[in-house]
Amino acid sequence: MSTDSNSRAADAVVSELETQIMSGQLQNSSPLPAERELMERFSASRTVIREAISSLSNRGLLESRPRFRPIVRKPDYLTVLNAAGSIVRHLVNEADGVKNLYMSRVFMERALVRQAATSATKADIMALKEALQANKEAIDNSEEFYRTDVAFHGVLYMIPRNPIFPAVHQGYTSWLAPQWDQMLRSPERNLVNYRAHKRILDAIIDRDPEEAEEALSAHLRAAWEYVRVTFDLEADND
Amino acid sequence: MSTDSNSRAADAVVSELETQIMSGQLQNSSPLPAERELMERFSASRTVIREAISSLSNRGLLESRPRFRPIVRKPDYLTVLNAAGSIVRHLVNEADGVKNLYMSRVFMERALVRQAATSATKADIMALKEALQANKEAIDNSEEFYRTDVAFHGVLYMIPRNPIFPAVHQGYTSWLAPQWDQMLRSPERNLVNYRAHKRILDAIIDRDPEEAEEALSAHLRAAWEYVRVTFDLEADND
DNA sequence: CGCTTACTTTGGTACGACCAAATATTATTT
DNA sequence: AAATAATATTTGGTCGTACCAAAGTAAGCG
Repeated sequence: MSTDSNSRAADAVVSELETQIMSGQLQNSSPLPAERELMERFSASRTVIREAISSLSNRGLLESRPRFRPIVRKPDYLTVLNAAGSIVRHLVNEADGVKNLYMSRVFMERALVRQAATSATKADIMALKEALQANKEAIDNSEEFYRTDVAFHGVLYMIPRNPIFPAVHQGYTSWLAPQWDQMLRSPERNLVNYRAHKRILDAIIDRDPEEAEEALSAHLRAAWEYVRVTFDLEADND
Repeated sequence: MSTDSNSRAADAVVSELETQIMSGQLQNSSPLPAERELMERFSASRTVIREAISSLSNRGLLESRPRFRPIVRKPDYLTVLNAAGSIVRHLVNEADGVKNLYMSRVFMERALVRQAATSATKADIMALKEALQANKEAIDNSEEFYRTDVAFHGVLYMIPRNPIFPAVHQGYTSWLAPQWDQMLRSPERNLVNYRAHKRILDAIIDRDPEEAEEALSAHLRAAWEYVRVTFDLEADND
């Protein structure tokens, strides 16, 4: 590879591999060719190849465990959120980090339930009902309740049928999980949350956006209050 | 650095540097120490140091131009979106990529104007008025109009006072820019858009969320129709 | 004091070597 | 013949050295 002053040799390799991954020429889930072979193919030194691999890996186009062949990963919206995750995890530890993230989630979900109330299909509502039912049945099992709780909210993100949304949900879930995990859980809490979910669903079924938004709002606000107390944060004045 | 089977030596360097950046020990905007010095400090080979730098750079904690010392960048929400950008740019080129991204923006902004209508402060409304005014004055200058257009929408993202939102706006702007740039612009179009903006602001001033959302919705839907025709996409059936 | 010039530092790339873990191959056992 | 163990080979991770060209710095000059 030539020494081109203001670009690295690795860049060329990166963009070539990038293209091949996106075009499917390098099949998703299949291992990348050996470094020493890529050397020949690109007539570049191992240094350069390895740098390229590192770059692709950091951006989520390759999934590499030490000592294993990197696996080709054709990126989707989840990959994006994933790549962002490493930084977000830092940011939530900064002042107001959790709060900002959580409040953006509230904002998002308020819009989601409103949307659901006006345009959920029968199938959507069925999915919500099922999620709620599973939620109900897990009231005595906090571990399981958490899962079904997440799943219930997850259905809301699926209603607009935009693949970006479920990815965002996944983002919220994994980024806020560290906080959530430290929260004490109990069947009593679960019951409260279940009822909140039910109220939301009822409003959606009634095609009442205002009530749905209010229900969601109250639900998440209460949950936040819970977080706030647990972590002894200053009161929020929004 | 020891050879630890299932972790790379670079990882240790990365997380150490990461900590130092987040803690401010490595000052933001200042250059990273020379690679050869880091070698000593971490008693690692240059290979490892460079790999660490590459990793941090890819994730936005360092900003490195070839042949220059990497600059320390304490990440913020913009950094996150930026890191995600490289992948998003690929995704928008996939089937429905632009549409999904754009529709999520519409969704977002519908919620934003609604929020604005119910809780914008006097200062917020003032800011919107100023943005609208600038918008108006730029009707004959498509270049400038575009800027003020973005700025007007940008004010909406600032109203919730959550630093995540402006970052998202920045994301939408830069990711959708490639499409936007190819759009033909004209004073006539600009006038239409200005009026749409005015209608939105009026609704916000009137504290009418429904009307605000509808106005925004109509505005962006019309813009989408414009994009659709330009790029000859199939009609959307949402 | 500003500007050109020579010197030093530093990032980018290439090679070659070695290790240990992963993988493929062959031999051995049941 | 299938399962298993021993062996050979490949491959990723790390190190060290070397060289170049551009960036940064100091010296010298007008």
